Amino acid sequence: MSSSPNISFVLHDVARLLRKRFEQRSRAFGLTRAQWQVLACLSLHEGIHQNKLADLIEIMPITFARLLDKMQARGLIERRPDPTDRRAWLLYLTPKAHPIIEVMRSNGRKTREEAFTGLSADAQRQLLQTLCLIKSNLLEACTQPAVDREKVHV
Amino acid sequence: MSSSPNISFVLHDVARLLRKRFEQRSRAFGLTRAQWQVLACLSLHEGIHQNKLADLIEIMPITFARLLDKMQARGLIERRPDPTDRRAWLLYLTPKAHPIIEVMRSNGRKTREEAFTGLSADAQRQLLQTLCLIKSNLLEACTQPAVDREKVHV
DNA sequence: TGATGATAATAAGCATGCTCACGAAAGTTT
DNA sequence: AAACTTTCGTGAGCATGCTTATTATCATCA
Repeated sequence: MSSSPNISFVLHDVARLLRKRFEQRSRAFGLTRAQWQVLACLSLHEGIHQNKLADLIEIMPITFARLLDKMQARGLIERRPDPTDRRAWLLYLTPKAHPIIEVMRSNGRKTREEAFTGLSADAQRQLLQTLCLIKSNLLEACTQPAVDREKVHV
Repeated sequence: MSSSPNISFVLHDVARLLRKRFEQRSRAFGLTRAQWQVLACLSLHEGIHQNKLADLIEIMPITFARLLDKMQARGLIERRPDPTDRRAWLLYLTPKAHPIIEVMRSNGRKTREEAFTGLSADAQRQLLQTLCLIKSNLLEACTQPAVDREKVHV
């Protein structure tokens, strides 16, 4: 471990530091990484169902519901009832959100520039591709019971 | 974004899913990823100062203090006073921790195997190297004020 | 020595993840 | 239509991260 750090721990550290640095930049606007992700994704899918957007972002519906509560309280998003399903909400950006999205996009770009200094465009493409593979492996794995494979005979 | 997902978001997702999957496996032992990291690191540095270990793991001292509170309550670690500095603690594993470390090491290995399916050894080495570079970029960046570089003249 | 500043640990408070549980509404089957 | 199942949203409660602030102790310097 001292000779070669564990790749999972490093990955976790990088994610944490990316978040921390992004939020250092964005503190003036009071927007967090998670909220920015919602705005970015919603701006591409206005009018989407709440549960569909939670699916897209791949977080638990309850986690998402609380995120939305805060963003709604800050006047960034709007929940409108779905006329065809009284359980569901449709999500919209407010006019107030649009200029903030521009600033956040720029903050994200700057943070990535800092993080990826010294990485060639090719290395970045490679990294993205690798991460996407790992993510799909994990999404698959997480749906399966976590038991020793040796003990299971499927 | 739809054509090419943002690399920071994917990285964040992978970290989250790694944690989730590891904790699915470890739930029976009630140990979390963060606690496992502490045990793993402490097993290489028994008798270390609390603040030095927080430095090694690179989390805020207060975050670490609360982690240790829980682990101490569960009888996994021990805080002994530093005879030369009445403010400080020295950290030790309890006998109870040692067998758990073995199980957790195995859980980590299994989780990594699931996550890295389809990745060549070379691609894994490459990934680790890239992540380490990004991490050091971010550690450096986080110590600097987060302002627009255009506005600064150093 | 006595004041000043740095450091170790912790407190308070917030955000974001999770699991588990629940009520209301919708869909399906009998 | 009635009963069962599924789905949507959320409540409660916990863990881990952060920032900011506080207390106790140590170290340094006048």
